[in-house]
Amino acid sequence: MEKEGREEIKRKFIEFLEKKDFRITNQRRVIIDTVFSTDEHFTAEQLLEWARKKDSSVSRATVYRTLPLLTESKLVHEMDFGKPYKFYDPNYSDSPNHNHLICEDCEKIVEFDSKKIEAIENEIGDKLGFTVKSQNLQLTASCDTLKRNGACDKKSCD
Amino acid sequence: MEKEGREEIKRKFIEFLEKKDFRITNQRRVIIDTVFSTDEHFTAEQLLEWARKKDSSVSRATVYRTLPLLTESKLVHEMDFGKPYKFYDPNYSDSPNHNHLICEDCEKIVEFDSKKIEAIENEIGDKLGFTVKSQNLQLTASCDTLKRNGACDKKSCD
DNA sequence: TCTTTTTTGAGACATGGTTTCATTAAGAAA
DNA sequence: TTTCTTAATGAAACCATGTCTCAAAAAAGA
Repeated sequence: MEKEGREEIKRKFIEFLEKKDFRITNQRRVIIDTVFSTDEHFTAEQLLEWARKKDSSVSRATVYRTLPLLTESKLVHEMDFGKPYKFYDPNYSDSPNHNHLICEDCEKIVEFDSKKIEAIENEIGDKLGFTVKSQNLQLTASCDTLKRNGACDKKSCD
Repeated sequence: MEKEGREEIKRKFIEFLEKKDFRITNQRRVIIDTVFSTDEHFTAEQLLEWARKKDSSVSRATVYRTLPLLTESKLVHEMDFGKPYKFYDPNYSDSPNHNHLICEDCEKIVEFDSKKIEAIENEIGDKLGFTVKSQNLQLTASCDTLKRNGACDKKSCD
């Protein structure tokens, strides 16, 4: 998939703010510029530090207030790896895959999607009396060299 | 699978401590008794509260020091649901089901099995060129519907 | 411009967890 | 049983991430 231009993504977020009648402030602009000028995953504290280099007036509170807007807009993805802080992925809009397969032999990590599994998850949730909001699936696997010749690179497996 | 007796599990943990030349103290005994006298998933703070009811001298530090021993011994499983605190499962040794649904409203945790999902996971593994060895699926959900019917109080969905 | 309302920064506060250190108590040895 | 050594302990300070409050600043509209 073609990578979306950064200006395009920023524009989308501005639109998101406008749609919600939120104001386009200088601080928010600095934070957006910072978020979408990196390809790396980052933490809230890192973002604060980077944003402050551009504009020292940006406060911790504003960063922590803006991050939920970014995740709500689906342009940034929040990730939890069991550490006491979260990671954010600014490239989320091109990869909506939440599922990971980790090979215990070669440590390769493959992301994948499965509409079928999602459907079953919703069924199970309903049966138990809940509405499923999000999911996190990790498979531990072993690579089979014979199979690997025909290994699938597609990110959607259905 | 037959559920292992609680005394048996406690004995295993004592053995684990002995093997590591750790002392069997009163506080550790109280904590073990508490952990293995519940079927529920619990947090560190809950465990502290429960243990203190049995012996008010048990300190937060000792609880937090004992939990890593319990998880290292594989008799208790640590789980991370993206909340700022962790959950612990005292029934880990007899339940091979690693699928959990956690309600973000009442924090109830439900374990479940799904042969269908397992089958799809294996299919996907094959397609990607791997053999799936184990899996870990976590659903975050909401019990809003139950609440609307007055069936679910905060902190307890039952 | 003036007015209204959102957003802001600073810092207090909350929470989950870790570390320090003087004291206590296991467990081994005598 | 008493003594000795050393691990384990409780209390409280501490830390890190994150949230909340509130007066002041700044956007957007009239």
